[in-house]
Parts: sequence; C-alpha cells; structure tokens
Amino acid sequence: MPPPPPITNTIRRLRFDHGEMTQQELAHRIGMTRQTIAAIEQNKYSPSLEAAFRIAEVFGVEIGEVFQWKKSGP
Amino acid sequence: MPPPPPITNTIRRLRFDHGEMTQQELAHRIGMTRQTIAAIEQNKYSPSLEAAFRIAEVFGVEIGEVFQWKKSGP
DNA sequence: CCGTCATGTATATTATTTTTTACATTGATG
DNA sequence: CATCAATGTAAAAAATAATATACATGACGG
Repeated sequence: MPPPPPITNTIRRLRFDHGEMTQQELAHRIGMTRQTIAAIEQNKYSPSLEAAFRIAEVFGVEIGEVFQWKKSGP
Repeated sequence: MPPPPPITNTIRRLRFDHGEMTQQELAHRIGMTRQTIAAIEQNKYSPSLEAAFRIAEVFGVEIGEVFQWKKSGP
C-alpha cells in the first residue's frame, strides 16, 4: 500500500455539483476507467498531469480547483 | 520513441526569466534529476501532477502558466 | 589547448499510474 | 425478496514516468 500522496482533490464534490455525475460518466468523458476515478478520489495515488487537465476541463475549472497541493511547512 | 504528449510547457522560458536558473538547480529544488527536467522541457513525456505542482511553486506561478493543454479541436 | 559547465542523449532499471477482470456492498425500487 | 445502479476493492498486467550511469557537444575562460 503506497503512502497517500500530498495532493488532495475535490472531484467528489465537483461531480455532485455537476448534476451528480457518476464516476462512470466522468471516466468515460476523459477516456479513463471507473476504477481509476475511484482510486484518485480516494487518494490512492494522484493522476498524471494529462488526466488532471482533462478532469479540470470537464468541470470547467482550473486544475487548482480540482487538486490541492499540500506544501511542506516552513 | 513515444508520441509527444498533448501538453506543452514554458519551463525553459521560466528558467531564464528567473536568473537563468539551470536545469540542475531546478531539478535539485524539486527533488528530481537533471535528465528528467531535460526530458520534460523537450516534451518527451509530461511529469506527474506532483512534479508539476512543485515546478509551478518554484517559479511562483499557477500550473497553467507552466503547462498548456492542447485541446482537440471542435 | 585544456578544463569546466550546461545541455543533449542513450540504455537499462525501478517506480508509479492505468487498465482489465472480477467480486462485494449499499441503497433504491418493483 | 429480487434486481439494478453506483461504488469499493483487489490482484495481475500493461503503459508511462523517473532514476542512474554514461558519453557527447558547444560555449567560455584561463
């Protein structure tokens, strides 16, 4: 089991803000499988940059609104 | 040789805009190797989302200012 | 000319992401 | 209760990213 990545996301909220879009539907729109969406939502790992761009595009927002970087404190 | 990814970047320009920062220096700051930076600059592949966040952080800009998504035309 | 620094490049190897296949759980609905 | 849709999960395989090591080139200064 890999350590959780230092990136969180709001995909779940965005899906429901967009008419309760299912994982299936989102996955289909960006050319991924449902399992991959599920894994990303649960922070099993963070997606590739390309996948991140496509997800943001589906919801019409910036990448920063989908994924949040946890900086290491000063 | 893999096909070039549909993402371009402005790392090269950003480096020179920031005091001609070398690939070595950038790589060191984000915990990557010089070869990886070189490969990304030349679009051999696109970085992980985490790497992308760290690069943007170094230059103090949004991810969208470092990486540009080429949408498929209408 | 010689050495050094920055970069390009190549190959092999490791790590990470994604797919595929498959089964379990939960909530709604007939 | 049976069924269906949406989600969680798991293991193996495929695809992609990243490292390590190594050698080459051009620019630049001593």
